[in-house]
Amino acid sequence: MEDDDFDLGLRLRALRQLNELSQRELAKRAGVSNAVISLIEQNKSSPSVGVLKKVLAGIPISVSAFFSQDLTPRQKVFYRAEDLTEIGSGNISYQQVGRDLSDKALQVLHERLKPGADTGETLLRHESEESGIIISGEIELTVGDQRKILKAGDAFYFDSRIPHRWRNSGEVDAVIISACTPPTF
Amino acid sequence: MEDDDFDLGLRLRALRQLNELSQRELAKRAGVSNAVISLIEQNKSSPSVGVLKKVLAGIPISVSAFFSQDLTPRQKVFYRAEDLTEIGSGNISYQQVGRDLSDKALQVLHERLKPGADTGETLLRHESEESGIIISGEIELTVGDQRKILKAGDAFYFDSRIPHRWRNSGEVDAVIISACTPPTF
DNA sequence: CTTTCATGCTTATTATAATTAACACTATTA
DNA sequence: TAATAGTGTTAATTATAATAAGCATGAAAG
Repeated sequence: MEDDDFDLGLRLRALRQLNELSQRELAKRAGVSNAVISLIEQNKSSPSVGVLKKVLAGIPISVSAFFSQDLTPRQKVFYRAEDLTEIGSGNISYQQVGRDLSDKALQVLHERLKPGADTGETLLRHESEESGIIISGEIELTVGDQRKILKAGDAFYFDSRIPHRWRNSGEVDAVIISACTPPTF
Repeated sequence: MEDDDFDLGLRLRALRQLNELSQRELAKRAGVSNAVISLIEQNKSSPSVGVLKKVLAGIPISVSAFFSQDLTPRQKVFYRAEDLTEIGSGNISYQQVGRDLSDKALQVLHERLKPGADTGETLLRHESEESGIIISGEIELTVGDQRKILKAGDAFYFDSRIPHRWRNSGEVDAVIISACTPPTF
């Protein structure tokens, strides 16, 4: 969380290249001159937060996310799974990773909702947390007294004990990848 | 974006007063002139991040904490695409849902690997499980003595204590949504 | 080979932020 | 009644960042 070793120029450059943008392309999106990007990346100038905001909006990334150098040490590992198991019905498809989750600590789902599809009010009483990312389409998610429409790339994280529901508020199929833990059924 | 309504001046003033510092006292500690504090708090000037760093060091608070609007007593549920925390570098992008996972039981990531991107051999000794789904592109996974190429729609589930690695074996970017539990390191 | 385009970098000028030194206000104190 | 020390604000100057234009390199095309 400390910023002493925070190299702003390096971080901006990494983010820009990660998003496959040239200095000029980013500058154009951000509405600044290309020299600004060059100078900032070389740490030859310290941008005002106003300008930094504009630049980051062109990537896009928020200022707070930019400074969150959360180097959460991440486990870099993957393994092959079984075919996805269809556990849904009607106009909502739930494709689950893995067949028998009884001894597992994680449930990952590939969900597809047809337009208008609704989960209905759900009250879960087990201790678990749920998170996911919208792949395509549009989802209206209600958690407790909070409600928001999420689109492709947006995400969510909540405690499953809070009453929640979601529905496809768009005109096309909505696709979500979600995860929850533990998969106690 | 969460920063659209971010009032930098207001936030600085609130933090300064919370710490019972006068503009002059804070300026002295920060090594800047007192007028700077006044102008920033009135949003009459947009400080460079260099100056902002110095000012915040006088409170003291880190830049990342300053921009993290975690004042919200309310649990954060919705994350916009640009608010996902980028924790990657180089040719692998990891966008994490949520910033501080220290009290959470789930880590969900939106990953993007450039062609040829490779994690290298990793040996992890944590008791955790990981799962995910390939959204697009092609991934070659190696786990123990098994190896397989996964394409869009394929998925995986494994015990992360097994040595493993993965790389983008295709010609285009590969996108994965993955989850692992717990994020306690 | 030359031409064209895109890339990142550099320089001179312009715009903006930071400093210095004042101002106005309040509360305390002689 | 000043006189003093604290506060936040402001104006003029200086320092710095942002712009516009051009330079240099490298890749692809003619």
